[in-house]
Amino acid sequence: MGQVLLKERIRSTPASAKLTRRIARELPEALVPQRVDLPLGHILEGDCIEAMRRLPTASVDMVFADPPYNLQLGGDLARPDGSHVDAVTNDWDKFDSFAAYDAFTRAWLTEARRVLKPNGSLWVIGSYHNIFRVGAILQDLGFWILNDIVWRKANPMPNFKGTRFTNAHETLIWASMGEKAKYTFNYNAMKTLNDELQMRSDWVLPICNGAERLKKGGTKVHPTQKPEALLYRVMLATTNTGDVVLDPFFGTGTTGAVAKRLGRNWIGCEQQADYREAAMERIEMALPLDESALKTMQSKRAAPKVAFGTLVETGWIAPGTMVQDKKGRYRAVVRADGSLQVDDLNGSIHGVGAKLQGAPSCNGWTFWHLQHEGEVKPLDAVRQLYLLATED
Amino acid sequence: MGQVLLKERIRSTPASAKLTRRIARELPEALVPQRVDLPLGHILEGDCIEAMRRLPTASVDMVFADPPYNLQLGGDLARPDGSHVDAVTNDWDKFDSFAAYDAFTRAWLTEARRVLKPNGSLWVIGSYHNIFRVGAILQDLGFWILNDIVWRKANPMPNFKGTRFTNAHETLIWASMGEKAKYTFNYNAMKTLNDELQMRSDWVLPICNGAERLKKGGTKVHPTQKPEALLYRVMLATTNTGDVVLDPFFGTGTTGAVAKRLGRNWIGCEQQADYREAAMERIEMALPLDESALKTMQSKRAAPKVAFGTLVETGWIAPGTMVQDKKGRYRAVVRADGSLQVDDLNGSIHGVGAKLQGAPSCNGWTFWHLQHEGEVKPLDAVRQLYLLATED
DNA sequence: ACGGAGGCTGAATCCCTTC
DNA sequence: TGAAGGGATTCAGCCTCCG
Repeated sequence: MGQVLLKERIRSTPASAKLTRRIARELPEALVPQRVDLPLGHILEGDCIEAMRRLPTASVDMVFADPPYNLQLGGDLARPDGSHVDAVTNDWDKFDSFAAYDAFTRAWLTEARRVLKPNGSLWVIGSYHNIFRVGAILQDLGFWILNDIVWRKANPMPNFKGTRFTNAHETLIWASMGEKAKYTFNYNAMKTLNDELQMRSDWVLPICNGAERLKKGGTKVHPTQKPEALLYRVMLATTNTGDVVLDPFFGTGTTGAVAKRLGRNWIGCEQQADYREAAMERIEMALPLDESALKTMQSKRAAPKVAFGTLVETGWIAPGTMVQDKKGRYRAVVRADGSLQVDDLNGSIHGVGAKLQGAPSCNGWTFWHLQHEGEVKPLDAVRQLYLLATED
Repeated sequence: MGQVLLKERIRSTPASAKLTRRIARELPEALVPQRVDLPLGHILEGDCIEAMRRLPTASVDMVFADPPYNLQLGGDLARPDGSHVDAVTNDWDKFDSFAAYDAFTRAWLTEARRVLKPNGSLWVIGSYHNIFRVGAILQDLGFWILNDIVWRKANPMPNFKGTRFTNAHETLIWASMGEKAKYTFNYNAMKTLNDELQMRSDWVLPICNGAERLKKGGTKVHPTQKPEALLYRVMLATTNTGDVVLDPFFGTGTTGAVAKRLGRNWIGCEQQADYREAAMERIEMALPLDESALKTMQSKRAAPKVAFGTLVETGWIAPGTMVQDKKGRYRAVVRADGSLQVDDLNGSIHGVGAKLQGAPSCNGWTFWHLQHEGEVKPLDAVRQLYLLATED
């Protein structure tokens, strides 16, 4: 039912229909296994380093790896409403030291490198806890970084205590086997996916929740399940149909599910039996690609919102500038952080506007005005100019 | 002058009087060694590692560093001992150049760490060429990463050959001196700057061009001049007015220009004379903001505290008043000493709230509510009224 | 059936001062 | 120096429930 509703909601565009047709045309070849001695469509049990050792050298086209992040979390964390945050406390994410994590990283990357074809490529995802170590080590091993990609989360968890910036992204590294190595990059597919503009190194995608999130008895099966849209883009961009994709940290099989849907072959490694079971079941259920899924991964929720503060930072409105309402009844000074000050009252353009009028809310963009060359213009006019000047 | 203002802002209470005495006792030591021998507003010539060695230990509040991005751009990289690293293409030499870059990075980060105060913080900006090495090394040196920040460029250079994703971002690392170290974060200023939403780890800002870009004879003075908006956000977020900001790779002085505007002190290091000249000229032109514009939204943690008992003592809330949580599940009576009573349970507004909910902690100010003229208002609303009425 | 209110949750290195 | 305790702190999306 979810499928039907989704389909109905999504409109067919020429671009996505074209892409769907092309993928469908190419699918049949993909089904013919290329190498009889590869465990295609299987999840290898046990430690991924040991498991990869059983695979032949230079046999896979892409490795996608979502290794433990080594989060090093402290005590419990509660939301402002008192509820408990369900943290990643699994043993598989615990390491004694940076040195131990580095040794582990070097070991699995070394095997991944051996197993990759000369023209294959590597993807790794991580956060600031681990990604710098992973990046440095893979460079040391001879991989050549092609891009670092930022997954900007449309709906990240907030910073509940107000102690840092909201950790709103994760980083992926895409690397070839060496400086001179060839690699696959489907430039036009990416351009199509991005409304005929070059695909950039920052991708806005929602986190994995709702129906896509695997659950058992109401609780999530895996604490860090990745969204399929992320893997879609990765595979569509840097593999061809029929390619072999290896995921050494298979988890609940997002890589396998997307590979199946896109006509790629897959191999997984996973230690935990419950993850393996959930993954196999899920992959069996996975449907071939339809247009709705494609549309989902095109999600462009990065509305070009501009905060008033950005205009202050970028010099479009200087701190110290006087602003007023249209009739000049109220006047306020813009401060360095984009707040407004009127006597003892201060706050955002919206909050101060509301308080002065005694209203529950106020649109500061249209309420406050600037005097400019004899004219009185709403702040919104400045925002429009800024957007025009900085549009992609 | 800052001193006087500070004094005026602080109200005299027994607690603050005690604090004032303690500060007065500690001031002489604090003032003497640190400020007078710092070359504030100067650009130190020569190699930044040598230059930093001339600065006293634990003397600056922030280091902002925009180090050379890397190797493959050419032979302008020097080893820590000053010897020159040749541009190379062979595999073994590649390792050699990564090692040289690492040694250079370790050397300047070590000096930066020595010069930073225990509660200071470090910012480094880089791209995928160097940032993974920098990040791993600063972790090894004991810095504690607080956030990685993505500067998402609103108007990046396209990838002309269509061989990779458009490289549309750069990465900044923000780190404290250690896991337990304190640091400055102006949470409310950032939240205000971002239209009342928490500031996220992905910042959308335009690249530096137009009038801001320094040019001489029609060509840009520096190849990688950073936009002032970027430094503006960095400094507003993680320093206070009067702080000392050190930039070991000063270039054409974006850090200095923004520091001057925002009322921060600055020190730069720069090898090239033409950059130094352009920077000094530029900084002289920069206009400092006046004091009213410099004010930013204060955190509530720094606000004057009001004990609940004070509201009872002063008659704002009468002993015997019934309070309740928002939904009326819990009810309690206010006693004459400012404690709450529910059956056998009594204690502070926070403690009773926590115990009733079985929670580890509770903010009584927002948990407990009063019925007043048909409306249900949190105790915090009364506190706000009290503060307004008793303000200087 | 539809809309709004309210609940739940997500790779998180998540307080600070005083005694 | 560790324990105690005051009190500061959240955004988007999807779900269920109810009118």
